[in-house]
Amino acid sequence: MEKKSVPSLVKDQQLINKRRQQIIKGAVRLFIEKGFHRTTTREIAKESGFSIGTLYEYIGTKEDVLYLVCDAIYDEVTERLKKQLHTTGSAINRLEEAIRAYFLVIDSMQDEVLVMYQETKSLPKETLPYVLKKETEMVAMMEEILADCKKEEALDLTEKEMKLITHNILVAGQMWTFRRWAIRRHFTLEEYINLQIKNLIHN
Amino acid sequence: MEKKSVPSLVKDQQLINKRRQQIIKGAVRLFIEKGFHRTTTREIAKESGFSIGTLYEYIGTKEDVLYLVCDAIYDEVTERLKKQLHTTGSAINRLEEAIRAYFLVIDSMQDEVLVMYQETKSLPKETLPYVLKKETEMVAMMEEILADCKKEEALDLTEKEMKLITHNILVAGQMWTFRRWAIRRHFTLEEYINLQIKNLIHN
Amino acid sequence: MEKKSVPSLVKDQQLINKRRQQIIKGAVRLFIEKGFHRTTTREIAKESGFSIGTLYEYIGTKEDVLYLVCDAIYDEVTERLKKQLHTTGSAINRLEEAIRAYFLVIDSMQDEVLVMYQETKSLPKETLPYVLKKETEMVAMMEEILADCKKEEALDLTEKEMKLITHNILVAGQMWTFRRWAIRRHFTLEEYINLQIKNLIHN
Amino acid sequence: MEKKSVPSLVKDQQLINKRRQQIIKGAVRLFIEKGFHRTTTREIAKESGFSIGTLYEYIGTKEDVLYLVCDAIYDEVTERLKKQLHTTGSAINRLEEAIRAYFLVIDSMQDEVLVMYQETKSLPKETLPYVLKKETEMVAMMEEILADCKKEEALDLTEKEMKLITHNILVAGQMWTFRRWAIRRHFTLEEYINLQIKNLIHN
DNA sequence: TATGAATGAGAATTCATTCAT
DNA sequence: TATGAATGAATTCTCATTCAT
Repeated sequence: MEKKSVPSLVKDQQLINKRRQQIIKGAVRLFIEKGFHRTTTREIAKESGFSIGTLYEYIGTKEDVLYLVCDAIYDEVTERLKKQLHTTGSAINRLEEAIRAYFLVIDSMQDEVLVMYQETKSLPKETLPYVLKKETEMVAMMEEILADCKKEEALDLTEKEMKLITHNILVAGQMWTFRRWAIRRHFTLEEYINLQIKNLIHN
Repeated sequence: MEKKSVPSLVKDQQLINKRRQQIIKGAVRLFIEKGFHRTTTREIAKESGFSIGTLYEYIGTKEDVLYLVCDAIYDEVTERLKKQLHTTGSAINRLEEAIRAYFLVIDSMQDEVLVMYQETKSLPKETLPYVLKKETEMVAMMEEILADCKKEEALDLTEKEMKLITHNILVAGQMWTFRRWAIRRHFTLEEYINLQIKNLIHN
Repeated sequence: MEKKSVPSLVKDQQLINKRRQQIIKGAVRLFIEKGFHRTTTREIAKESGFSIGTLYEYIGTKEDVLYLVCDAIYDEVTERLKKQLHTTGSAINRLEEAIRAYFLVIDSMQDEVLVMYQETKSLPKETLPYVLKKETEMVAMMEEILADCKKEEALDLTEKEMKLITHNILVAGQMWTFRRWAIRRHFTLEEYINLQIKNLIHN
Repeated sequence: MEKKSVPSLVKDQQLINKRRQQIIKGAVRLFIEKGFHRTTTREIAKESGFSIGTLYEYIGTKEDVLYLVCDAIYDEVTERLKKQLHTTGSAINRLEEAIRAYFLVIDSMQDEVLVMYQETKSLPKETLPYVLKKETEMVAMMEEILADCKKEEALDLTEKEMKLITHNILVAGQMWTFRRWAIRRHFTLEEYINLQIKNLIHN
């Protein structure tokens, strides 16, 4: 049970997937522009390229759209990140590259990531765990590499420190989106990445 | 131009202040519980202890309530923090105590702080600058102490590093609220504070 | 029972008169600008120079204000007209002068007259007769002069024709206000008066 | 640019027309009874035979209803009048018949016409010109026949006199509605028509 | 499956009126 | 008498959701 199942009146699973891709794409654009609450289902349907009736063939409630969106963004971030992860080299190098890759992915999807973080609180209660689980998976991914660093004695950290640094890494990535109004006045992405890496692990 | 003025039909400024305190108190409770968009003006009025008509004697729009709330929370955080700041002792000690004080304040107002960060995006466009300005002031407060550390040669940081660390400090505080679902499984507040201080500046 | 009595909580009749003059003056300005329905009692109070509470010391309902206004305007029109009426000379000359005087009075109070005619329908049911009575009095005034013309054999009219012409005269005056958007493109007041007199009685 | 377009969420133009007819019919009845301002949108919806939500599928604002109503009434008056206009015979005969026809149409639609004249001032600013234009067209229709009378030397009038008489004719028609409280005590419709015709043009 | 018209509960806001001071 | 804060019914308008075609 990886995903929460969103109800659909349609049988053809392929069609469902296709339509939901359309929905997600349309909705993300709108949520970025005006937020979840200020976006109407009519707008979502229109932006997705079909009628309001059709929209409701593929979702049960408006909140389902939000879940689909958050879920999809998480998937994409994780997916892209995984593709960038090195599997060879020293752990410390792999960590650095992982952080860099993560920040780059975040930057390339900044609007989406921002939406995801800002609207998480509006998710239907039952779906929240599914989304948090994805976060937890990302935490685990990073933590694993950190653990390798420890094993290779590149870093000397307690378990707790490892946990904390992992969260700090993830938050540092998110910061790049939700504090951009302040941060980008002072740093380019490259500068930001390099300085954060230095601060996070090289000290 | 410290504050955005919120329109009121009532003349007695003392009464305005008193009623707005009631509004803020009631609204915060509701926003914590269900968020800004899911809270109705009628609920705010009721929770504040008066009728819907009276509510609108003290605000112009529902969004004004959000501004009042965010503004008040920022004020209180800053206010409380200022009271805790030491003015004597080595800069590095003052920094550490400032961070600790900041985290403690955040913790004692976690729900309020969470609301503030989550709903900022719903603020009326014209008021956003007023709220961001407060953030900027907090950044400045921290930065000043960091600058002292540099002057006293307790920390060897470039300007950019100082900027970044300042933001990291503030975000680390906020993290304690918006990632509590993950963090508190692993750390007590004390542990969290100590580890973050260590990571942020002692390395 | 010349006037409908409007309820007041105040005893001093002199004060009542004074305050009501203020109310009428303020309200007329507002009704001209935005109409009765779009004017609030608060605005009326403010424009009259006192508080909403005080306003309600001198009227019972918002509609009372409309009655006071319509009544006052009628009074003024009649009053001014009466002052201009000649009592000597041939009836036909007196008629012509009466019409001229009437049109001039209307022109000098065009906004007020327009308000009166446009808002009459919003008058409280019980007061409508009082206002219509004033109209009827004006009709009577004109009719009397017309009757004199007949007696002096300057005009050869049946009773019905006399009635009709009287109404036509009054309406021709009102027309100058409610059709000004069309009429004033083509006529100056003088032209209008002269042509209407010619059409109304010299044929 | 014959008509101001009123926004609708519905696509089927036929349906829009049908529903708007329902709206107009329902609204006219209510406006006659209680005026525009005292009629609520819910009442309009109910009287039209559908829900408040459906009403707003076919209009944007309450004021749009007023525009639809005024526009429709004007259309019907003009339409009916045109059907009655003779195209043969002497100009003076055609004029007389036009006036008669106009008065008869007005009489048969007296409530509607009254509403139209009384509520015109509440029309949204942008739509006023559209409605006045219709008035102007009616003026033009009458003026043309009067011009024919002049050409045929049945009437000896200056340009200005023609203009004025045209307006007098139209106003005499409206009078029949807005002064009915006074006029009908004295005249039957037939009497009124005949006397006005005599006064307006046979002198 | 797709469509889009219909629905109506619910939301924000207004404003005439009251009443304690 | 004068004030103005308090009230809450009433109003316009929105929008998620349904359902007949």
